[in-house]
Amino acid sequence: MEYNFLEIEGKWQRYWADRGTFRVDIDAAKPKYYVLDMFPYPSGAGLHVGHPLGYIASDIFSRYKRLKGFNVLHPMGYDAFGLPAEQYAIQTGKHPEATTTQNVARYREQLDKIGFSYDWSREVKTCDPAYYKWTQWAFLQMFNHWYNLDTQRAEPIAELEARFAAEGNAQVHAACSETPRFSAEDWASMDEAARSAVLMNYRIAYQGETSVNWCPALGTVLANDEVKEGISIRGGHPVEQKKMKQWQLRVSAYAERLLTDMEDLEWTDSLKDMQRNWIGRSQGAEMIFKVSNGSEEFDMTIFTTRADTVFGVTFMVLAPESEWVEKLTRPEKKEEVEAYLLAARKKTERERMAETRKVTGVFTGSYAKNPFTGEEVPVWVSEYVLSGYGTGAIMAVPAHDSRDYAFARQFNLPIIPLIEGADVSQESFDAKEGIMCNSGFLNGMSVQEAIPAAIDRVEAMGIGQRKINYRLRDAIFSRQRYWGEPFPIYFKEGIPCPIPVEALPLTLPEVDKFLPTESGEPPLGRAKDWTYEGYPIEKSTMPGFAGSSAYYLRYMDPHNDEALVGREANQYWRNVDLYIGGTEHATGHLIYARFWNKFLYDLGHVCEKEPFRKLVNQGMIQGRSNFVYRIKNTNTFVSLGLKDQYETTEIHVDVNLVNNDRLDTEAFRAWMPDYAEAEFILEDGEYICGWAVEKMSKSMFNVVNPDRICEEYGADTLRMYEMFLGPLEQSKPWDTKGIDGVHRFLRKVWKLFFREGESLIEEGAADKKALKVLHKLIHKVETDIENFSFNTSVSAFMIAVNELTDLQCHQREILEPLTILLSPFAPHLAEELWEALGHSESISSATFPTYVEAYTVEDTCEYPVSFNGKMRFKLTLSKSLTPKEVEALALADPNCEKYLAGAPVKKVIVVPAKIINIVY
RNA sequence: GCUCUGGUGGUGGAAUAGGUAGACACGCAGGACUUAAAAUCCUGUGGGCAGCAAUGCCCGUACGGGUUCGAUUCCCGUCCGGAGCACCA
Repeated sequence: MEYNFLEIEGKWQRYWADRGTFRVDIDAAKPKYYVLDMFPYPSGAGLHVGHPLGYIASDIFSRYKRLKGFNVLHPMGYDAFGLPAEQYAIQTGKHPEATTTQNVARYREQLDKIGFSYDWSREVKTCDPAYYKWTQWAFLQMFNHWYNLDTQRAEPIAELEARFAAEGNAQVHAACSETPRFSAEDWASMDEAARSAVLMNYRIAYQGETSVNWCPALGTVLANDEVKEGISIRGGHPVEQKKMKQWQLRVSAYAERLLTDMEDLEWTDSLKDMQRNWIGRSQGAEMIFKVSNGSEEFDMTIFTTRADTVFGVTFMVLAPESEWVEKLTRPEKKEEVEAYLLAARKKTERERMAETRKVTGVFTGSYAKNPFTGEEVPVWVSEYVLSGYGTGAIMAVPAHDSRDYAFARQFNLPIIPLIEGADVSQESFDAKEGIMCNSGFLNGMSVQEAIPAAIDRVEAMGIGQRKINYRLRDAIFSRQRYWGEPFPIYFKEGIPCPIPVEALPLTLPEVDKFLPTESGEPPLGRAKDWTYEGYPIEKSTMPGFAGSSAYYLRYMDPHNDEALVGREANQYWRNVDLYIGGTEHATGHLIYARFWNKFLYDLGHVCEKEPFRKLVNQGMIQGRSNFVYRIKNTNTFVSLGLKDQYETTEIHVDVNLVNNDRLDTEAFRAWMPDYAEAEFILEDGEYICGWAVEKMSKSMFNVVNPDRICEEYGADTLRMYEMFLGPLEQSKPWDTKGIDGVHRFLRKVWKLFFREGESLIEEGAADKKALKVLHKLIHKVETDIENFSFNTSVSAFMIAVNELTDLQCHQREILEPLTILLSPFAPHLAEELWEALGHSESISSATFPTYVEAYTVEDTCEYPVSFNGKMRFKLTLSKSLTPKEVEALALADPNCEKYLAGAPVKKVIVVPAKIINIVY
């Protein structure tokens, strides 16, 4: 009987499913451990061999933790709302739900083949009404709360209303959109619509006019993290800026907490860095400049981090979208300015980026007064100032800011250096170092002293104060699409009102087509009777990140109909101990989920401040593409080594037609009709293909399907090989040819247990050498798993099994712990061997073996001896010797005499148990 | 431009509180078994030089310096790759 992996794997997968081996429940007697994978979007293409990498790692860790006595929550589900299913629906008319259901089934089938230890009874799908009920519920909570800066938490909007009625809004410190001041009397005199408009400025989920990323091809707005280089991430369509009224989440209110709470998380520095970067905290000051357009004078506020450079302000710049532009444009400049604004508006985000280096701008004709010097400086308008950051207006200090410098050079504006010795003839001096000059009362101070001193003066003069700005913007939360969660909001005489929680879920209606309506409304505009109590319901849907922001909470208590997560379940499972997924979510999902969690924490619905304690980012598995070389204008293909003799075109060839870079020429001819008559120029009788590492994708014909690997080699081989490929965090190419080594290893394990169908398992005491091999392995595997160094673990297994094979070791005393060690990696094989060892329970209820150091310590140790740092010979001596004794024995060794050859010895260095270095 | 990463054989990668670089695996070469192939097993495999040989010597962890008896590992500089942010005042 050979190692029949197909039979074994089928058998144990059925066993696990039938017995519900991996179902977990709250068990107060055991410590909990929550291992989570980032759930997949079930795409039509199915899984390729790169997708399960993280899942395998998390599964190994889950199984390991179970063996260590933890009650492990390890669930899986699907991020099932999203654009691809909808785009497909537009093309084919097939309902996204049907497509999604089909894809989910396919994913499940593929996942099951790999033998994961998920508790499938906890599966969630974000498009399931029973699930998105809680997404809608969370939205309503955000709608009904505001962020109080005094208490630094979300509080009920009803309390805010009471405060408005009692005292107006002057004393309310909230994270809010700009709202004019009003008194209690003003509030009393407002009608319902006016009050609603005011409250909207305070809600955490609010509707507001803002500049958004509009994607005409997709017909929807997108969040910042869904756009990259002016192109939509899904679909790759151009994106432009447009002012629109949209639902938004006030994520910016949580900026500081998102930043500080990150400190205690076990995330990689680079990921924390990305989040810090995205949040973009910057400390500075707001400062008022008096500006005049000749007829009227205004107070204009700007933000700066370099208050120390006020003496070098030689002009001011407004963002084209700034409301100040209109106020400050002089009649004689009107035409010029408007032409500039029009040109700026017409540009897409992408064009703006392409022109980053081009300096453009226009003078408004107005002047601002420097509050420190009283000097008048011109006010310009330029694209390089962003409307969304700070106040959309800046003071320009060309000597010490490279962007201002470029602008000043372009338009011949003066440049005044403020730091001693700074040469600004060629470029600006941006560094925050040096001694101030030309700066009145700041002269002689270092920059570090001058910044606070300048702000102190600004505050004393009553023209500004310290201010912290964040780059993090509020998340745009509505999408003009069909396949997403409907908003539980209806409009009563135009006033947005929440649909009561009892009426949730508000299920997605049927539509005849998945396209916008003729009048340009989102697809939900097509739904018949899309109303609540006769009033129209919001027609946008929620974005992809809505459903993925709290799914880890739902897994704790997936069938609870009363709450997103019940108190008991939440108190027990608390938060995710280990989260595995890709870095691509660093600035999207991982920010939103943290925000969502913090909001629910403020409301007392969850007991932990942070959702994900430890985070591991698995690398991408890239494809390894193969190429053939066609001689130009022929149907003849030349082998890699000879291609330079011809003029050739490189063509991707399906990696499944290639074995070890040798092309199966017959299969190639059969592959596509174009190649049926192909001729080949071979070398050594073979066609050698070129290769390159690229993204795994259909168009490059380098996709390897895990199903195929499972059929040919088995899931256990796949699991171990994926781990063996290299460090988990690192990106690396998939190359099927290396898989044999791992497969051979598993067969060797099999051979320790069976020969020709007969069990080899022996009772009785094992050899000392075998015990040493085993205990070294226990130690190595344990530390490796704890450090997520799975690749070196696999190597350690290989070495150990080779040694045990050489020792002809078949004792239960060795084989039993070995099987347990192996079970997280190759669970099917381990179960089979465990059964052969006479156990009737699943190996997942076994206990991880304990490492006994005594079995592995050596009583001797090697002392390499070096002369002047050069290693010459080794001594094997007792471990218990003192450095002095080792030194004496080393000098007495005949080799030493030989090498020293009478040279005078200056000193002998003994590094404990390692090297003796003799200097002469 | 800024931030973060990384650079080791033909390939994937081992080894860093500084201590025999290249574990393990793939590939390749040779051998055993076989009528043959597959499978399996064994041996060799960084480069160079010397030797019939066992073996010995030299060079090697992107490049150039530094610290050290000793550097793939620590420090400084340069080059190249990958990721993220990108006019954030």
